[in-house]
Amino acid sequence: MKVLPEKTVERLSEYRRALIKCLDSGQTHIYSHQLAKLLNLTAVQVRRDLMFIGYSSLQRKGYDIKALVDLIVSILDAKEGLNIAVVGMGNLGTAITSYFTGKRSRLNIVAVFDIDQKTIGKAFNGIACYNISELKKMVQEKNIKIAILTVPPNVATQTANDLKEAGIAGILNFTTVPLHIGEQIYVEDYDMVTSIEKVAYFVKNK
Amino acid sequence: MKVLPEKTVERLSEYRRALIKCLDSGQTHIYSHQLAKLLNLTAVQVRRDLMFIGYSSLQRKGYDIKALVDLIVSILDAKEGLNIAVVGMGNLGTAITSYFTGKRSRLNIVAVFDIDQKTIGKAFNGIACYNISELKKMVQEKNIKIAILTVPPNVATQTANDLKEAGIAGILNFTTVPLHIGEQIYVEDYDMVTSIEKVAYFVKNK
DNA sequence: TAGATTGTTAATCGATTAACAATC
DNA sequence: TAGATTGTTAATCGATTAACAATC
Repeated sequence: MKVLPEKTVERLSEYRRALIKCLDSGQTHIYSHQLAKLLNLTAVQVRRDLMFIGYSSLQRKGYDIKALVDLIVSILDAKEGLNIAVVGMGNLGTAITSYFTGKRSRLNIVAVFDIDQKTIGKAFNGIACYNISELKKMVQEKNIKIAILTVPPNVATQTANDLKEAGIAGILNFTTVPLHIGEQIYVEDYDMVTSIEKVAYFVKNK
Repeated sequence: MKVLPEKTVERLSEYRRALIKCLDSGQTHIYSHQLAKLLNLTAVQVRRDLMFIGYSSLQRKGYDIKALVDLIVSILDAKEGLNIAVVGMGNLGTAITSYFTGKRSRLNIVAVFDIDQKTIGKAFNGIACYNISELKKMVQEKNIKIAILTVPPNVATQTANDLKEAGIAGILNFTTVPLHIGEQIYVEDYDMVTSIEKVAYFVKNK
């Protein structure tokens, strides 16, 4: 299949969660306008996304939720699962780690890293914290593909380079520092400060 | 001035931070291509954004950083500052609160809220934690305009309604629950799960 | 059937990029 | 001047929405 548009990928992730909820409550089929309403979207948008992933309902009785979830799983998830590291165990890193663990999913946090001797060796939700100097070793040993970067800004660039060096394939960057590490690594940035400033601006001007 | 495009607003927030860093290091002027490089953008993009906000350099000697920062401040910030509440003091709420406080800025977290009796009354970075039942009272008393929503999913909808009821103008929603609260309130969603699933997909397919 | 739903094409909207004249 | 930089228009790209024929 062709690579999907970014926005469609984002919505697939949201569809999946909403659909699983429906399944849990015993629902078996869902109309495009119902799914749309759950996520504040339009029905056309839903149908267009499903077109992209080649799913169709055959009858006009709504989509088979189970089948649709399975299709989304096959698109989003790697068959063998994907191993993740959290790098930087300050407040945010700790919050993210506890947020993700326990969720049954094919995305697994398998190691966390810090530089502080007081933090190294501790367990976070049962996951051992290693010294950042062991990054390369652990990435290879545990087959880690993605890093969640939650270090302080002053070491962000250096740590990103270490991650590149270690052979990571993707980074979710929560630092406010733009990373310049080339095309081979997929980087998704999230900047809390920008987010809140955006809300502030549109509250003022809309 | 007309309302700016979303993406331009986001970048203005990033420009500001990058430019302040430049100022701190003694730089007074900056070319569009230099600023672009700092943020992994193109020079045209920078110039187009500045066109939107009506800034021009007069000479071809780069932009006056100080003047540009002042202009961005006047666009993004409310003159009197903006008061913010964090609602839900779990790991994420705590992390966000400590992340924001201490930063000198016109965005101030002035209250935090929880439902847990063990948490209520505690101080987070010097900010008192109130019972969610006092939301409306405190929002009025402290003139709170924006809420950062970090409650567990099962109470997200109810809490969002409480926030609406309390007269909040904007919400930064960190729960995975889509909010249906109408047009009057500006809602910005951030979904960590979607973000990481997106990275996973593009690592696999790009 | 009539009404609701779907899949898809065409049109529109928003954002980025290419192109280039004007300026220092 | 010649080269670098800027501001802006036109073209392109990506995403959403409108329109509608086909289906149950």
